[in-house]
Amino acid sequence: MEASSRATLEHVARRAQVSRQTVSNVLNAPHLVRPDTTERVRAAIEELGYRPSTAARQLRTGRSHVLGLRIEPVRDGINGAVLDRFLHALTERAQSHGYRVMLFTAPDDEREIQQYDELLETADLDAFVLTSTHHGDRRTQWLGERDVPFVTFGRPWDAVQGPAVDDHPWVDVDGAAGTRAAVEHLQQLGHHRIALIGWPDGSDVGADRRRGWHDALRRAGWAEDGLAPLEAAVPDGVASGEHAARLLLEQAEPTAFVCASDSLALGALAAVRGLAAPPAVVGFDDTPVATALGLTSVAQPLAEAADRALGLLLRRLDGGAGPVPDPHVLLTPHLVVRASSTPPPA
Amino acid sequence: MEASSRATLEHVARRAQVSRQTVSNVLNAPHLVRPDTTERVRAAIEELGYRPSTAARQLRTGRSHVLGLRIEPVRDGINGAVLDRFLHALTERAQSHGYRVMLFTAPDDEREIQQYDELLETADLDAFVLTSTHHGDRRTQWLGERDVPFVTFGRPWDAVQGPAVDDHPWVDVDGAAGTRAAVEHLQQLGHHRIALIGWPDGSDVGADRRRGWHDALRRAGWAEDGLAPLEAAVPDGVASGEHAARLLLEQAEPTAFVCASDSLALGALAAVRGLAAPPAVVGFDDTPVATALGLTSVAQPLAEAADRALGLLLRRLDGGAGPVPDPHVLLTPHLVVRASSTPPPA
DNA sequence: CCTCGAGTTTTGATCGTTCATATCGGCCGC
DNA sequence: GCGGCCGATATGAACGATCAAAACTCGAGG
Repeated sequence: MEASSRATLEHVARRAQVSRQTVSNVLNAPHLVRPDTTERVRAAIEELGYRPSTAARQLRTGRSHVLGLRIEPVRDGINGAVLDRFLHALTERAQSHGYRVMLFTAPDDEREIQQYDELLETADLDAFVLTSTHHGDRRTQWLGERDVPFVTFGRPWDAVQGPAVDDHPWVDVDGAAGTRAAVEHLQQLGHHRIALIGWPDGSDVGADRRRGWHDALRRAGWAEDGLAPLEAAVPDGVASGEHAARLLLEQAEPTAFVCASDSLALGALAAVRGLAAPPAVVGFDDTPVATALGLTSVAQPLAEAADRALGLLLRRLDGGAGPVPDPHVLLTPHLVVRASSTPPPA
Repeated sequence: MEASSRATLEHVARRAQVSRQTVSNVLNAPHLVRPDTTERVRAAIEELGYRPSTAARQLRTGRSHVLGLRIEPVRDGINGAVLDRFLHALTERAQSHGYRVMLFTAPDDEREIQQYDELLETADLDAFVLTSTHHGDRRTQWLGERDVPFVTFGRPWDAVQGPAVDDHPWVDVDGAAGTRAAVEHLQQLGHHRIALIGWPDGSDVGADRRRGWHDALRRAGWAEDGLAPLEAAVPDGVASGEHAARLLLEQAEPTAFVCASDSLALGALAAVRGLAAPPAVVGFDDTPVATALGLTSVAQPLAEAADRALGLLLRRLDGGAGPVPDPHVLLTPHLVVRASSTPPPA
């Protein structure tokens, strides 16, 4: 029943009494083949369990149907799960569209570019998915110059400069909308003094998340200088979050904390534990810790992000002729409310 | 300086005034080539920036230098980080040995086998790395029958049956040694009543981790029936961990908890918080939450596991002629001591 | 001087596909 | 009845590497 070695086009062709090319056409250009022939070929393919060799196809066409993704060294930890989920969704979606995801590592951007170069030359990767875009990112320019298809998960953060430099497809999650939703949720609960524990200047993502908090409070009538004492900017981490929370409590007596990450929120939780009227705490990224500890947190729609990112790539790769959708996708996160966002004391 | 299109063997050959085959030999069988020729060819390769095409090589040799790994849907969450770290280490090591890691997904084992089939036929993957081995695992048999190289991260858990059925290379972490170390650490602190929060029967990993606790206490002179009230078996999760801890506290007044996972440990931590003399808690897997919360936990040497797994594969793939090392590697985890393992009340 | 053989290099075929082009058979129009 | 065309299928070459075997080089040995 099963041939010992793999079936090839040639085998199928002989079985179906047609030529190689006709078999190939059945698979790649069915409209060129007469229905009854198609049927015969299909049957032969089925019987022989034929599967095309990607190596041969790639050699001829120059397309590998493989996407490259850099997997980063495990970061601080808590937030690592974000990329993990994105990766899974991406792999799944790609697979259902006939693409595979190939991993590589690089200690820094420069080395990552080296890997692009190597992967393109040796493995003919069709495209790349970049994560963790940042200020002054050289990778996008490199890929752009060489006309390599790619999407980034993350906006291009560089200030708009020159004529559409660095205009590439991207997908991102609207951080400001996330923190804004957090603030509004707290306001609805009756909170007024809502503090922010954010990251220091220099983080674009941090600035984005800060903006949502800032805007929501301004909209509620807070003056600029009333906001300052309600804000802390510290490096990511549980300990620094705890420290910041304590300081803010002394300084400004907030009744709630909005944090730029679950790590910081975790610290804040530790700081407020045991207080007579513990302030509410909201985190960001909805990591497993949040679930575990009942921390209200802003959840990124990672599966959708992966889906849209792939969509943008496929349009470029498989040349969808249809209406070109906006190549800049900004998704809105949603708040997952749990026990940590309590109403203020009456 | 740079050619517009990719350089091929032919180009290099012309530049170095030799034949294709000689260039190929310089790369794959240097001992066949005279030193001065080698030098000339090397220079040409350098100047043209030549990189061999993996597609062409694969077509001819049938080897892709790609390893397949199934990436699982995100589990409960907290413990997901374990595979994440393994994956990163594996990718890195593979890369440094000229291999790449390709991902795929599958909702269950049956579908995973289907993917093997497809990947082997279409993409000619060289080997697979399996994770989450379990009782009655059909995947290893399928691969074994077809003589496909693979390693598992996880022991074959099936009872030894028949003549060496299912004898394949594997790498695993000694869970019993981990819990044993946890118990001994607690004993050194002065604890005697050390409870276990484990998983229900049916989990091989769970049974393994239980064994370490059991052995250590038996060694310390506990009778079998004295052990029972000190043990709980509940599904993984923070809530069930908390519940189990409370029950055990009432039942047997332990002064310390050893847990089969960080999730359970997290629950235990919640249960003991606020007690006058809070029992010590030790988790398992040293996930980011443990770091964040100061939870003493058993850490798996994941980078080493990836390293050894790859080593076993490469021996099979690249046919190292050297001494065959034991194809069954059991690594010893180590305890990361943090604030949660306090001494018992005096 | 010729043969032999080890060491080195070259030549031709091949892996499994797709591209470009050729061929075949029938139908149309004049 | 014949050229032209179109739809369907077939043929040969090419992608870029490696394998198998031939061919060349050169010094040793008879």
